[in-house]
Amino acid sequence: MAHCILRIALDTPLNAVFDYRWACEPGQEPLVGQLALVPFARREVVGLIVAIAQESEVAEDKLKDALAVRSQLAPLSAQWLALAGFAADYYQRPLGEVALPGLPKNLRVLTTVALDRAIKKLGKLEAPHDPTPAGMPVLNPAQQAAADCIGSATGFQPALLYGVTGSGKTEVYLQACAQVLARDPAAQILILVPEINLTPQLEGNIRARFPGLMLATLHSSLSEGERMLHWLAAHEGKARIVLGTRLSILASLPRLQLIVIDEEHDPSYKQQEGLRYSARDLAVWRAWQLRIPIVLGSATPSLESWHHAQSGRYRLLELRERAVQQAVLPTVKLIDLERDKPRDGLSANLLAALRQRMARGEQSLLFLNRRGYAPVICCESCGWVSECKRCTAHMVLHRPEHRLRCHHCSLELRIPRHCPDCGNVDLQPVGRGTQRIEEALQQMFPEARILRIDADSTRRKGSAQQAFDTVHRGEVDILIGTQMVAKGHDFKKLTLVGILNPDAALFSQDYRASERLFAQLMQVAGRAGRAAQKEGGSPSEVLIQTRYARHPLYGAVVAHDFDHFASALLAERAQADLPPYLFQALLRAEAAELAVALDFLRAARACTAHEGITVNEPIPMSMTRVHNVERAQLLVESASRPALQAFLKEWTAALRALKTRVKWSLEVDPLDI
DNA sequence: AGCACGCCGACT
DNA sequence: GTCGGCGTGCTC
Repeated sequence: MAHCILRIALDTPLNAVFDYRWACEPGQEPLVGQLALVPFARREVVGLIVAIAQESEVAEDKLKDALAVRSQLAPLSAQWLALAGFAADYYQRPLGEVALPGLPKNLRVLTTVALDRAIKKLGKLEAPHDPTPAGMPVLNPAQQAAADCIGSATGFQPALLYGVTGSGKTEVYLQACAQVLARDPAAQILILVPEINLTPQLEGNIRARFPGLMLATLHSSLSEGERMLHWLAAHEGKARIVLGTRLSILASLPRLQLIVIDEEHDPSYKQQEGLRYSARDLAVWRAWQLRIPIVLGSATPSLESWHHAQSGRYRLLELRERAVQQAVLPTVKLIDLERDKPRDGLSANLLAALRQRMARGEQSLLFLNRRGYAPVICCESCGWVSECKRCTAHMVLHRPEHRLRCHHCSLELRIPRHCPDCGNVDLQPVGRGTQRIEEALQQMFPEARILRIDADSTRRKGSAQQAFDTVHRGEVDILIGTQMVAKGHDFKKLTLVGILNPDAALFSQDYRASERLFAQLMQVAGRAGRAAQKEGGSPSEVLIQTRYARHPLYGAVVAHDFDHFASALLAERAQADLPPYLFQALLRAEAAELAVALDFLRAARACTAHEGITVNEPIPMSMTRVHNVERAQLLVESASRPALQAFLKEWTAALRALKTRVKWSLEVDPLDI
């Protein structure tokens, strides 16, 4: 029988595609974009057909036969392959490592039973195709203008939708979707959100608005069966709206006509392990490739996007007022800790405000981005501190659990009774975490119903949701929380937000820290209820405890003035030659010995030179050791993205040729340096 | 990255 | 005597 050659990308770090023989008559060849099961070394894996050929360069005796082609699945489109190809090139990874992990696991196993089952199930499902929206509320003029601008855009047209919390961004997205769907009844829309659990309302809103369309969600807490089904629904064009987290940027959407990225500044759009891609950046590329509109929404846009909006590359759409009722922005006030000396971390002003809320039967939220009881314990007589023996970090005191815990390697110890160095029994907790604040508050307000929500209090599955429900039912007076409470939830009875210890970020080495802090403060402030004000109550209040009350960042938060703050930051970035005026990549190395990692980076630095590229000195990472692994890094910079890209391509090839035993990885556009 | 082969230490 | 530690070699 005649045969052809299948050129197949596999999920392996080897930077190559692999040729396989496949018996078939001419004209009956499989299609590019189909999946195939092939033998690879001593195992069998599923790969992606990227080309069909008649001949192979590979020696005849090395060629193996492909075992099966997954012909029941329609091939991935050329556009999807181009997207994966772009991501692979841009992030300097083999195509297979980008394309395959984005597919449902059930597509990549030896058997096809799960795939067949999903196809059958979906085939029986009558997909509704009525794009008529239900219950469209009337928009204010700014919202309407924004929705029209997005909805009527043709071709590649990125828009930055800039609007404070409560300004009605969601409604703009939904009405823009309606317009796109009205124009093309078969259109698909991709809506990206940072974390789906935090926006359960959005899913409900979309379903309610488009009752005649299938919505598919794609996120990490789906079961494999659900993921397969939802992915397939998108791939077949049956799911018309796909709502998902960053991984869904690689979903197959043959009729994609609009991309929405909500909270575009959110760091969780950046994958932080493996292939470190930015879903937001890939989304913009995908929109460009397909010549479709994309909208990036935020109350505190990333400086990258803000910069594009200022330069005219993105269209700036502004929502200046809160659209919800007659609601006003919360009043933000600073509490100067130099004047109002805190007791147990809580200033008199904040305590008074808490008391007032208690008296009125309203809820308060205290935000402290530090879990545990105290970040470290120390010996008062010899200066010993609780350090992790595996990491360059302190062991955090978790008092209720009677443990010292490393938050980086999860090493746990019992709390020592006395100092391991000098025997002194007076070991003092230093600093404050959520547990300690909870304890202090319980003593000061014995009658208050206090609830702490952090990663420790919500370990059990479903307990976070339970905790949030308790708050929503009004069974909590004071809520203490970390990051976890900062996003998504709109607490109706909450009228006070206290922010306990934000100063550290002001003086961080990380130049992005202030950008993130601003976004976080605005986001937490947005948790304060909008309902209480309707009844003529006083507006919600945000109190920020700080030792640097005159810092311009806080001034901007008080004034709700992102524009000027962002412009000032951009000016600083331009002056200091930092992103978005400069493009970066980071080479990281890990080894048992720090010197080995640094030696590798020095060798990497020596192995090539390029004009217009700055390759900095290797340095140990700020947290040098994690779980007994020493880490170092090397920063590469260029004023030109194409120049950097060209350099990286050559450089990674040279690094692979070094055949080092050091574990290394390259990150393009790193967020944390 | 897997995965198997291969060659040296502490256990029933 | 074996179970298993991880070095290293290979992947069309």
